[in-house]
Amino acid sequence: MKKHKSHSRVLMPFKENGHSHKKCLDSALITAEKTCLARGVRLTRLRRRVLELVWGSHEPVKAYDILDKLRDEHSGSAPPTVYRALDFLRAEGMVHKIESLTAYVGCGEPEHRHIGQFLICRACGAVAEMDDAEVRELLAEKADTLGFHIDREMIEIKGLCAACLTENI
Amino acid sequence: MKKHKSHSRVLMPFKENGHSHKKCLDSALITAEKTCLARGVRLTRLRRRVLELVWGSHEPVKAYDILDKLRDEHSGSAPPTVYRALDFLRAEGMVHKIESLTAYVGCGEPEHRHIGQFLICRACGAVAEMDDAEVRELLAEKADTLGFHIDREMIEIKGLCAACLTENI
DNA sequence: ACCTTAAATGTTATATTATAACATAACATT
DNA sequence: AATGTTATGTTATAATATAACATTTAAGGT
Repeated sequence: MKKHKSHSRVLMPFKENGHSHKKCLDSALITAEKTCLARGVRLTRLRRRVLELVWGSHEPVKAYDILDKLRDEHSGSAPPTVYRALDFLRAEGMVHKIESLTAYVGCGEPEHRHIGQFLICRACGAVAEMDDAEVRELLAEKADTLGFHIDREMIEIKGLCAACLTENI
Repeated sequence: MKKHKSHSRVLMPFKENGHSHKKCLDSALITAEKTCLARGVRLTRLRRRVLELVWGSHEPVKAYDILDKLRDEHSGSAPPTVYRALDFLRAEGMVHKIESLTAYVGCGEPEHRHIGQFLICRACGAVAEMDDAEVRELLAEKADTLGFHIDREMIEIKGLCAACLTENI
């Protein structure tokens, strides 16, 4: 079995000028639907709606902000409504939790399960996701020298994105 | 100015057989006292006590567990008592917050400020801290290709430590 | 179509984590 | 001792998350 060279991939880039978020959102929803269908799991209306709300922007969204919107639409919504949907979406890799912000962000590539590396702009709040094999390999190597076996990594990097760097001179 | 080769350093290793935690704790407290003195900041009795409680083990400690112990000793303790002490200790680099566990752990090397990479054993709960320049450099490089400027990284890795790997065969 | 079962959602209550806001006490300097 | 600053006390509440049980909805077999 040939192992292809591992690339640095950007799953969800920072939005550029002219970013059509409507298209971005639509495509995320379509991918989610296809992926759920293929996996035989159910993207119910509620789950779809929560995913839509998470994808409302490229900024991480708080669970209770989602809840507020759900309540506007359906008075029976309560914290478990949101957390169950988020649990499902996270389990299916469609949403990631940004631990350092206790907030949730859509995943740009849910088809194959992974946990990426997040770049969080402290100025505009946007989050980009990388899935870099070199980083993963280096960490595995380092952990290995301590005899540690990695199951799961969480990498959240804060700083300034290119656009905000330019603006703030 | 000569730039020395960057090494992978383990600030706080996983405890080995025969680990004397008393010595470990004492040395952490002495280092903290020295460091605070040198910096002209005050390691008050309360702050020292909170640091001691955080250093009670190599497992991350929850804020409200610290609070419970403080209340045993002094009825006037309340959430702000703990969080203020933790804020101070974190600002001085003596304690790190493990975001993915919302828990706090002592830093093995508070003299110079840094944020390390944490290895968290899912079996025994212990946390080790690395401060690996290669990892930092690689991430900086990757971020740079996206035009992103890093301020601060959070790296939390979950898995099995050497001891638990052996035990669980 | 009907029944059964499993999965999803509704509902109420509560646990856990963290901060706001203002009062008082301790400490350091003059 | 008077003063300003830093630390702590105190009360209240905000923000995040889960437990436990009831009801509804969907899926698969007959």
